[in-house]
Amino acid sequence: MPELPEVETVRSGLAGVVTGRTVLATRVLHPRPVRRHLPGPDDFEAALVGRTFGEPRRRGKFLWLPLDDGDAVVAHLGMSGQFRSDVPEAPLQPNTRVTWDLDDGRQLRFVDQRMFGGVWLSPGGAALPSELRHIALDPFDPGFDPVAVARRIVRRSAGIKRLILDQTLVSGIGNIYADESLWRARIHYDTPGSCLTVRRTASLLRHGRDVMAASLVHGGTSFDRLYVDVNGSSGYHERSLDVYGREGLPCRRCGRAIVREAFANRSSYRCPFCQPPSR
DNA sequence: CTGTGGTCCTGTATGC
DNA sequence: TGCATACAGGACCACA
Repeated sequence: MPELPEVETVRSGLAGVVTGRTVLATRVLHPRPVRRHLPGPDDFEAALVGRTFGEPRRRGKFLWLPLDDGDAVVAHLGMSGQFRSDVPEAPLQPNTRVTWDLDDGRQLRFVDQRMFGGVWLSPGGAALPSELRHIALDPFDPGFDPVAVARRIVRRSAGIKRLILDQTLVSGIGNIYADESLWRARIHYDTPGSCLTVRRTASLLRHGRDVMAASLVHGGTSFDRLYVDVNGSSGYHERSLDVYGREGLPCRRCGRAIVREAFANRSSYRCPFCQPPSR
């Protein structure tokens, strides 16, 4: 579930935990979350000892923790990843996959039930890990240009939802905020990009930025800064979402029942009146 | 290059 | 009650 607002909440929480801290020891408890560390789990455990973290950074849904020698630890939360800070003596949370003992006596833990997420070392990745070069700027990036992205989108024939979920066009948007953005912009998810104007598409992207910014405010106030609820559809989302997960409930604009439809092995929610099929 | 659909994971919910 | 199946979905990859 974690999309840009949740990942940014984790990033800012991590900043207070790891910045300036030196690693004393790393433990890999399950090999899968370090699968993208090609030298293997043993190498990952040994590689970080004695190295110091800088301030965590983010692009889209990817995080990276710069190291003082120019390398970086890259992290992705996948569906269910969490970072937790605790004392080493505290019992491990279920599904704890990797731990780092830090030089202030705290222990950083990567917890991930479904293991779609992971962590790995990126040589020379402090400024921007090479593995993230194909990831586009996200709508919070000062360099993000909605019109430029819109121009690329309207040249494509795929459905608009698939396009805004394409992290090489715009990053940070996942299934929930895609539906929320499309609802705000009154666009059907399967409208071909080529059937949209640059103006309308740029507006959609600005809606995406706005809805994620509004969610980020909730994430920063009602949650522990290091805690992201695994049950993404519960908690504050129920109050703040307009369309996602609201099958059968009245559209907040027109009152018609929200419908849920299968889309690329997942669900899409839309208002049948505000977001009719194109053509 | 572009579009499409499959795959990886496990806990929870639902159905027979 | 118990077992099987569906579902959640971000990133990546194979294939046409």
